[in-house]
Amino acid sequence: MSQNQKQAEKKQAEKTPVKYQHQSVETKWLDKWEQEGLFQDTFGDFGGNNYKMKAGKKKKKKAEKKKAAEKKKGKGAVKPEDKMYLLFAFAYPSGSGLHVGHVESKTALDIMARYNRMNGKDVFFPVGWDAFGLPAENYAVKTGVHPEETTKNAINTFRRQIKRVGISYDWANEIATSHPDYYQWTQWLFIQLFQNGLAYKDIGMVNWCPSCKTVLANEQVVEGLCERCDSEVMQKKLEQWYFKITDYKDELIEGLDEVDWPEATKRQQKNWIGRSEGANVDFEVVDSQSANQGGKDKNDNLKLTCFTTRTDTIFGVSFLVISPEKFKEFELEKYLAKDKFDEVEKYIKQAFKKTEEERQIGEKDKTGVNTGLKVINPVNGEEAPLFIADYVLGGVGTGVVMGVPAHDERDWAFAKKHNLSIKPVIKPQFRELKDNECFTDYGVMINSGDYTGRLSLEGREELVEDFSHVIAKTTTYKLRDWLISRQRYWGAPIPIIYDPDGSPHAIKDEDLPWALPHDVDFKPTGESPLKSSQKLIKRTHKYVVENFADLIAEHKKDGWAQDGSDWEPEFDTMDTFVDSSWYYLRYLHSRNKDAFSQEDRLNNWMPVDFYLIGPEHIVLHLLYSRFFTKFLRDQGYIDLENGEPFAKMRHQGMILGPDHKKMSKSKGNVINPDKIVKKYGADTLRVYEMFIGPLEADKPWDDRAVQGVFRFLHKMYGLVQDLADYYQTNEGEEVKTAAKLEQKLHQTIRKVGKDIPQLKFNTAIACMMEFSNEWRSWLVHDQAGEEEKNHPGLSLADAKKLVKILAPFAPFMAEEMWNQLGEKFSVHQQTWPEFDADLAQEEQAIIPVQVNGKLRGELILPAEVAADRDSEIEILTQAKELQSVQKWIKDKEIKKEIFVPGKIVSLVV
RNA sequence: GCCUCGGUGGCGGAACUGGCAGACGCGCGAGACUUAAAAUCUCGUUCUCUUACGAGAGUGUGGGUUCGAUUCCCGCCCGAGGCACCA
Repeated sequence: MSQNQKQAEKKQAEKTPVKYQHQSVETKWLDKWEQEGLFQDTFGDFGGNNYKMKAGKKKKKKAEKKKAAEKKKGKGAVKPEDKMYLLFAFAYPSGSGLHVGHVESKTALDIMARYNRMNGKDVFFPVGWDAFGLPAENYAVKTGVHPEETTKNAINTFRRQIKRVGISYDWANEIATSHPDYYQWTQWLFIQLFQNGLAYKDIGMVNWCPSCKTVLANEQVVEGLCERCDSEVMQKKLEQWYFKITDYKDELIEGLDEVDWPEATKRQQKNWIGRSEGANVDFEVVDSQSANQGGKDKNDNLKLTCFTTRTDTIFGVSFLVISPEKFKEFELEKYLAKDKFDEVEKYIKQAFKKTEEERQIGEKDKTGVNTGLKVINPVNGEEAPLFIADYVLGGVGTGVVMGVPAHDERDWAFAKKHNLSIKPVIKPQFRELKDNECFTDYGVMINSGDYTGRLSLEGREELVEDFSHVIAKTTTYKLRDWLISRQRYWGAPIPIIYDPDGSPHAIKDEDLPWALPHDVDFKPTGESPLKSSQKLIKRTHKYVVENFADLIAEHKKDGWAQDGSDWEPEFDTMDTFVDSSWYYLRYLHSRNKDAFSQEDRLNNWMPVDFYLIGPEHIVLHLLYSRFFTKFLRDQGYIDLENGEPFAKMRHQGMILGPDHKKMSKSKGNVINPDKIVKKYGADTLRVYEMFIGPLEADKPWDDRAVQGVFRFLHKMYGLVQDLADYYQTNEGEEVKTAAKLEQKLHQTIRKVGKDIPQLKFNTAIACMMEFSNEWRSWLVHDQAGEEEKNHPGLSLADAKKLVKILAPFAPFMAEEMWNQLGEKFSVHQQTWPEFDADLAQEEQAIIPVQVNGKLRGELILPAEVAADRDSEIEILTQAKELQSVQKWIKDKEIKKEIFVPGKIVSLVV
C-alpha cells in the first residue's frame, strides 16, 4: 500500500467516527411528521390538506388545475392517471403484535407510496383492521376479557409498532371492522343482498367444527380439518344464511382476463369456480314405468340424467353408475329384483357410514354393486347394466355417470374389477390404440355408427344436435353459494328479525347499526352466544312494536302477540370474510354517516391500483371481494364496467426463520421487529427486509446480514455528514461532482427509479450500496491525486439527489440528512430527481471476444464505437490482433466472424 | 395423478430481448488500526489443477437448436404451493 493511500485512509478513519443515534433521530422525526400531519387526511375530510405536493411552479400550476377540477367534481376528484390507490390486505390485530412479515409488505407499499408521491401522483394509502374474529373470542372464553378490550389493545399495539417503522399510512382514515360505524355498512350490504334475492336462508349440510363449535365455509375446511384449529370437521344439518355468489360465476371467470394478477392466482380462482362444459344425457331405466303412476307407455320409463364432458365417447358406454344418495332420491329400490334388494341396501348403508372425506381420499378401490337394472343408451339403443357405487359423488354433476371404461381411468378400474366389457370408441389421431390401453385424450371416433371417423371435438357437437331430445349441452360448476352464518359472538350481527311465522324481515337502513349486544355469555355451546343476550331480545320486541305495528295488527287474527314478544332476532353473526371483502370501498370515505362510501370517490379512485396480499387469500378473499364489487356495480353504486376491484395484484412471500422454516412460537424462531428497531433502528429493519430478496419469494431471516445493511446506512450517513460539514465550513463554495461519481449517481437514479415500480427493491438497494462504495473508494484512493484536497466528491445539489432517492427506503435517516444539508422539511415532499441519460452513459464499452464460444480476450472501446455497426470491420480486425486471441486463431482458418454491436465479438475457427 | 411456481458459490441472492455467470450483502481468508478485543478500514474470495503465468469445469440432470444457452425446445430428477374418484 502506498504512503498516500495510508494517509488518506487514516484521514478517513479519523473523520468517520460519526455516530448516528438511530433511536433519538428516528423518534425526533416521528414526532415531527405526526405534528405536521404528513400524508394524513388525503381527502381533506378532517380539515387538513397535507397530501398536496409542496414543490416547484410546475407542480403548483398542476395543483391549481386540480383544485379547479375539484370544485367542479367535488373533493377528492383526480384524473385516473394521477391517482395511485395502494392497498395492503387488512391485518388481523392479533395479540402477539407486529410480525416481521407485516413489516416487509407494509414497507414495500410504503416505498411505492413515497416514490409515487415524489413523482407527483395523488397517493391514497389507507390502513385498517380486520378486527372481528375467533382469536379474540377464544381468548375471552379463556380469560373472560371482553373481545372489545382485547381488540382495542391489540390495535393500539399494532398502530404504535407500524408508526414506529415509518409507514406513511393515512391514519386519519383508519377503520376497524368491529366498530359500529363500519359494521353498520356491512349490515347495510347484507340487506342490499337480501332485498335483491342474493341473501337467502336454506337448510343444508354444513361443515361443523366440533371444537370451535361453529359452521365453516367449504373454503375454510382444509383436508377435512378446520382451518383454524385442525379438528376434524363434521357434517351437520342447519338452517343458515347464504350469499348467492353463484349468480356471478361466469363473470368471476371472465373478469380474470381483465386484471394484472399472477397467472397462478387466476388459475386457482378458475379451479375453484370449476366450470366444466359438457352435456346432460338421458338414459331410460328399462321396465321402470310401473312406478310412474298409470304410465303404460315405454316412454314413461324413468330417465336417469348423466353429466359428461365426453359426449364423443357415448358409444362406448358399457355401464351406468349412480351414487348411493341419488339412488335413494330416485327411489330406485322400488324396481329392484328381490334377490338384489338386500345386497344393494347393505351397500348403501355402508356408503353412508363413510364420510365424504373417506370417500374422496380413502382407498380408490372401486367398490360397487350391480343393481340388476338395465338402462338404454339413447344413441344406439344398447342395454347396459346400472351399478351403484360410492366413487360417484351425489353432489357432483347429476350424481349419475356413464361408464366408458375404454376412455376413463376410473371407469377402466371399475370395469376390470367387476368384469365389464370394454369397448374402445376413440383412437388417437396419428396412431393405433395399443392392447389394453385406456386412452383418455381426444382423438378420432371409431365403433360409433354414423359418427365413426369424425374427430372427437366435431362428433360431440354433432351428437348434441342430432340427439337434442336426449342430450342437452350443460355447464356445471364447483362453486357453491357462500355460507355466511356463524354461531359466534365476535362478528357483525345479521340484521334480521323473524316474525312468528318465521319469515325474515330486514332492519331498516336508518336503524343501523343493529348493534352487537354486550350482555353475552361467550362460552361456546353449539348455540349462538347472542341467544344469551336479554337486551337483544328486548330490543327486538321494542323494534317490532315501533316498526311493524301494521303487520302485527293485520295478523291479530292469527294470534300474533301485540307486544311483539313472539318475534325473534337472528342470533348468528356474519363470517368475518363479509367484513373484510368490501373495506377498500369504505376507505374512500371512511367516516361517511350517510353511505357506505362516496360516489365520486368510488368512481375516481377505484379500482385499487396495486394490491399486495398474502398467498393465503388467493381463493376466498378475492372471490368474495370481486363478488361484492360486481354486485354494487349492478346496483349502480360504482361506475366500474368490469366490476374488478383490484387492477394489479401481487403476493408477498414469507419471511422464514433463520432455520429456513416458517416462523412459529413453538419452533422458537420468531424474530421480533421491536427488538430489531431498538438495536438497529427502523431504517435498518426496512432496508434489510427489502434487501434480502425479491418481494414475492420466501426468504429466510439472517441476523448477521442485518449488520451489513446497518453498516451500509451508517456508511452513507457518515459520507453525507462529512459532505455537509465541508459545505458548512466552506460556505458558498461551489464544488463540481467528480466525473466518475457523477456518472454513477445518474446510473443509480435511473436504476432505482426503474426498479421501484417493478418491486425490485433488492436490486435498487444493491445499486445504492454500489454508489456508497464507489463514493468512499473515490475519497480514499482517487482523490489523493487531485489538487484540491478534502474534496467531498459530490456537489451539494447532487448530494441532495442522493438523499432523495434514499428517502423512500430509509425515511428517517434521509430526513436527518436532508436537514443536515440545510434543507427545509421535508425530504418526503420533494420531487424525485431526474437522471441525465448522457451523464449516465458509460464512456467505454468492454467488448468480449470469443473464439469457438469461449472467452479469450476483450476490447476496450469508446462506447459509441462499440455500439456502431459500421465499425464492424475495424473491431473485428482489432479483435483478431489481440494477443490472447492470436494464440487461439493463428495457423487456423477463420470460418465465421460475428460482431454484435455493443455486445460481443465471436470468432469460429 | 393433474395444474402452477421454482432448482445459480459456503449462505441470501444478481444477470436487459440469447451475448463477459456469480452484482450487492453475509460468511470466510489476509492485512491495517488497537496493550487486547469489539467496532472500523483495505485487499482477496465459484470449483479443480498450477508457485506463478495460465488451463479446464461450472447455473438440478440428459439431450437438442445456436457462433454463443442460467435464458429457447424435448425428456428426466428434486423441492414448494394448489387441486384431486369433478364424470
